[in-house]
Amino acid sequence: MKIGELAARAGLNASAIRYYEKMALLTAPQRVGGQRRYPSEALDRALLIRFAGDMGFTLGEIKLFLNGLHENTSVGPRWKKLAAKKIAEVDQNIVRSLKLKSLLQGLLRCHCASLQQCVRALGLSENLRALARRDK
Amino acid sequence: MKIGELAARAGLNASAIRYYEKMALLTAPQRVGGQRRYPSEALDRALLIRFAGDMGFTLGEIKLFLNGLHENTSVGPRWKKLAAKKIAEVDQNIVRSLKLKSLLQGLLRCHCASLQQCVRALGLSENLRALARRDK
DNA sequence: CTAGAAGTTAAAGTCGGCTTTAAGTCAAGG
DNA sequence: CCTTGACTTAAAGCCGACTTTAACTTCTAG
Repeated sequence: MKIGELAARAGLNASAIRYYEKMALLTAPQRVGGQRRYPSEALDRALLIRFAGDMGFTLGEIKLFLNGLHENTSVGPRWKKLAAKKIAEVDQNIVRSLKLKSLLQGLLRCHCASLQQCVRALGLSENLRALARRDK
Repeated sequence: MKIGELAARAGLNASAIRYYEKMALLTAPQRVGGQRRYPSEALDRALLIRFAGDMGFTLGEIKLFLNGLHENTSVGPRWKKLAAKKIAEVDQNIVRSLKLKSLLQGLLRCHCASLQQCVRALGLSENLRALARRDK
């Protein structure tokens, strides 16, 4: 598979793929006349990178993950720790998404004339304070 | 309230608050001797901005939302459309988060030696393809 | 054989969302 | 008064994640 096909199939830009290679997220593939030729597994990897990226992982995190997966001693404890941490983050995010959703629905149902009124009517101040992230 | 206090209470940096003002997310407050003095409502607004930002809204989106809320004719149809769209996005995100979670859990439970094996064992290729975003 | 599509590189550019810097002004306590 | 810390501005800087550019080279269909 040439880079254009891989890019199209992964929903990425060829330049992004070259960039991932430079950033060591994808290993440099075989070349034919200077051009990259990818084995089909590269597509899975590219899709994984794309999905993780869409989900807000940084390239650094994705790299750690994929490198962990490539230790051929099977998935090790370091990787497991990382994954567990990420699962916790994802859970947090789901909780926050649900709150955001109900906040939006509350605002939709609310017939207040101004933000201040809504805030009071829905008790948003406290909610918002509770939602503040301690991390980051 | 001076800018430092607002910043601290909202969990933001004073420079971020000035930036939001420049970007028209916060209205320029009263000044006393050239210094900004905020009414308490500004805190709700700042918290809202922060939360929305944390949730991945762009400043542009947040601006639209807040401006919509400030039409003093109550929340109008344009705003409702925006909110409905955003709720749909949030739902999508929840779905994707759940998939990500089960993907991670699958990888945690899987004792494969390599990514390729995991991909086959867990049928990830199809999953990943299904997860591709059409938008963006 | 040749046109044009697709590939190559290194380096520079872009965008969002702030932060930092520089060079001041203002306010509150001792 | 004077110091010290919080405030002011405009402009520049930064980071991540790419994209674009420029100047080629290589592949492929006709």
